[in-house]
Amino acid sequence: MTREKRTSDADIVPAQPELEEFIGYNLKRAYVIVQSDFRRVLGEDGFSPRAFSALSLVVQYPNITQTGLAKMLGIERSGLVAIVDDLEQRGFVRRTHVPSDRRVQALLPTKAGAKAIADATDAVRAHENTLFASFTPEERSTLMALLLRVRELGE
Amino acid sequence: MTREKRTSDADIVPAQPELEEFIGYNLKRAYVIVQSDFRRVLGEDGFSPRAFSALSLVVQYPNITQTGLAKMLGIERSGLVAIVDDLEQRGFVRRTHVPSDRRVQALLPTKAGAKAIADATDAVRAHENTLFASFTPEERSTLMALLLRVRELGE
DNA sequence: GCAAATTGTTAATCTAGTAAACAATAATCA
DNA sequence: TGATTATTGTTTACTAGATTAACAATTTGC
Repeated sequence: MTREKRTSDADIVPAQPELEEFIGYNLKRAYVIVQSDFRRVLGEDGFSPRAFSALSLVVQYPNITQTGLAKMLGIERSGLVAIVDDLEQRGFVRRTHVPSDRRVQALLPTKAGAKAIADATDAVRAHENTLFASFTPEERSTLMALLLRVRELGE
Repeated sequence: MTREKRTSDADIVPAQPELEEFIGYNLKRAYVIVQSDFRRVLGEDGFSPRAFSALSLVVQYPNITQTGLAKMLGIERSGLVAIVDDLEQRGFVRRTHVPSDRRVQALLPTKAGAKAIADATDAVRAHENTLFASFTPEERSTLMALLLRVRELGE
């Protein structure tokens, strides 16, 4: 962050930049950067991060229920409805009734959905490889490991 | 994530859980956990993360302009107006005209604002110390350093 | 002095998410 | 069995956080 113009003599670098020392603040700023690059690369009627995550899990766990998917994504199941609606309208997933329990809607990827997520996954991998080009493999895996540790704090 | 009930035989652990391998996804999940703990601790008419960040910077950089603050926070200056409105209504900051440029509104913390952010900063520090109690000091500083590296990718 | 840029602001809009209620269905258990 | 309780997907209403485009007032750069 460069200092372009000093508006007054009170504009002085503080002894301890407290805000910058908080993990939460830096997590948010880091997340915004990665997410905006994701959108830039996948943008233009591509997948939003949450649609990508949802479809990815449906392909990985065919016949997952909406409640199960919501739990995996860490969101409310009411919030998942719109996501699945969108994926279904785009022909990427199908809601199917399961005979053993007529309440649930099991989710199945279509051929088109499997293809779309495979392509998008390649694109996301490329986006992360490019974005994190200045990171060594060790730095990346250290970051991943620490983020997983943070995620465990929420269980 | 425990597996409670298997709804069908197709519900099998996949060979490669692709979604989990993306930094962006794990960043987001980690951010949600830290942020929700922040709100839990600061909650009840306390500071939202963004109000906390804004006031913290106003105290650190008195006489900062709204445009300058928006840049530091990485948001649009139109979005900052509501944040500053709220802080001003709560008596934590004052907008002051600067004679040398009658367009700008320099921001100054009030006594109450300085006190409120000092108390809140203590609370946030306690929240992070408690939440990250299972992290060693080295792990915390490694995480911070890597998050700063990620932030640099956005410049 | 005039054109271009900057500042704070409003208004409209968007995304992502929550909470509460509901009907249909399933599970529990006396 | 039958009554109660719980679960599933869904709708509705709402909130937070953010963006873009426009605008008047003002300053800056020729």
